[in-house]
Amino acid sequence: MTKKPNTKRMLIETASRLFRMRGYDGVGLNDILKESGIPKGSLYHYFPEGKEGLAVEAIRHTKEIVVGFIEEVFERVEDPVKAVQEHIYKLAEAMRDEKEPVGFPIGAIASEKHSTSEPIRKACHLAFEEWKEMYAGKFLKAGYSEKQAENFGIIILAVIEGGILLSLTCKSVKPLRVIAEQIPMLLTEKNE
Amino acid sequence: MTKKPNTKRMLIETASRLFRMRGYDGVGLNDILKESGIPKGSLYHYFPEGKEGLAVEAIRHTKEIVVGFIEEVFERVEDPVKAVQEHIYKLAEAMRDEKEPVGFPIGAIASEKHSTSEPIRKACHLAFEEWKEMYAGKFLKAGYSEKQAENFGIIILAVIEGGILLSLTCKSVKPLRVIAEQIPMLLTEKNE
DNA sequence: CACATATTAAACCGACCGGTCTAATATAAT
DNA sequence: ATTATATTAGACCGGTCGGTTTAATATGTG
Repeated sequence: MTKKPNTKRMLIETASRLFRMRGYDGVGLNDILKESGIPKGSLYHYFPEGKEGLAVEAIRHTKEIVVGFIEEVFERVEDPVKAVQEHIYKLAEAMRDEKEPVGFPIGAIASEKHSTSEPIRKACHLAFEEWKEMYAGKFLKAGYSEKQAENFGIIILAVIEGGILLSLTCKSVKPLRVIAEQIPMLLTEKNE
Repeated sequence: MTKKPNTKRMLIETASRLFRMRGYDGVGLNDILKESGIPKGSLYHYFPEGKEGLAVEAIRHTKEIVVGFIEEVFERVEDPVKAVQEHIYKLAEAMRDEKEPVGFPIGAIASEKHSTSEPIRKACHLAFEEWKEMYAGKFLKAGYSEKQAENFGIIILAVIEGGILLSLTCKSVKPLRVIAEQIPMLLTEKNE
């Protein structure tokens, strides 16, 4: 009971990959089906709510991938500023290599569907919240005030999402690299 | 010769508004036509390249709107940090009021189409470049080094684009407001 | 006026969309 | 073996998509 639905997993993984590359409307059900070699009947067996339901689970899956990506660095690097910086450098690297597609992980879907599908909007919101809390938590644990940690979480998330968008649009990871490079300057409370 | 094509303008303005609200695939030609009351024949008369050509001009139009939005503040506020801060506050206000739709001005289209339409990708890239140069120019004129001004331009643009995306996704302008509030801290070169 | 051109009008097209349906088939429990 | 159930298979549906076509109609110019 607990082990088999390989088909469902494959569907979610394929959808996750395609959605973060081409957004929601940019990916047809048939694209997902063809790429995964799964028949349409199976899709509607596992996802009676169709494309929207699949998308919601794909978003959750993408969220988890990113969570793991953040965790790996945060466990390795103690200083929160350095950890965030390394995280962004690693992101830039991943986008350059393209060994596996990064895309605009949640952003593409969020920007398309936030106003037309509540389930999808909520799923994206949840992902953003979780990532933000991870960033904030890192600063909190390092002794920053709750307020400051929360603010940093928002700023880091925003600058990363914006940086990915810029990098995709100009077909260069330079924006992300500049952002990573400037992180220590950005995340320093000034003392006048 | 120079005055009449009201129809073309109307098409561009309507497309600009709809695209920044719902992205590219989220808006059908028929939506634009119905909303502007213009027949399909006219669209293909003015835009023989169809939807893609119209989108490119709509992006240019959106770009110009934002340019004016930035200029207004930058002419009024001399200090670059304060000017950027006020710019973001104004943006948050505009999104809250919704007296006229803001959406995710270029981001929605860019994130959807960057990988599938070169003309659109280039148009978005151009818009981002121009905005970035405006930000950088403000700091350059205030005496910042060329390098620092350029870096600030990228960061400001990224944090704004990211902030808009977050605000749309959580249906609250709080992220943008936090970002605005933190701008002076972000854009201060630290002295250890 | 005649004539060329710019613009409007909408019926129409094939392609593809997400979604449904029914039947066949594999799998598991009894 | 006999059920019951989970899964596969893909033909099929109505609707909408962007785009094309052809004819009518303004509009401007000599």
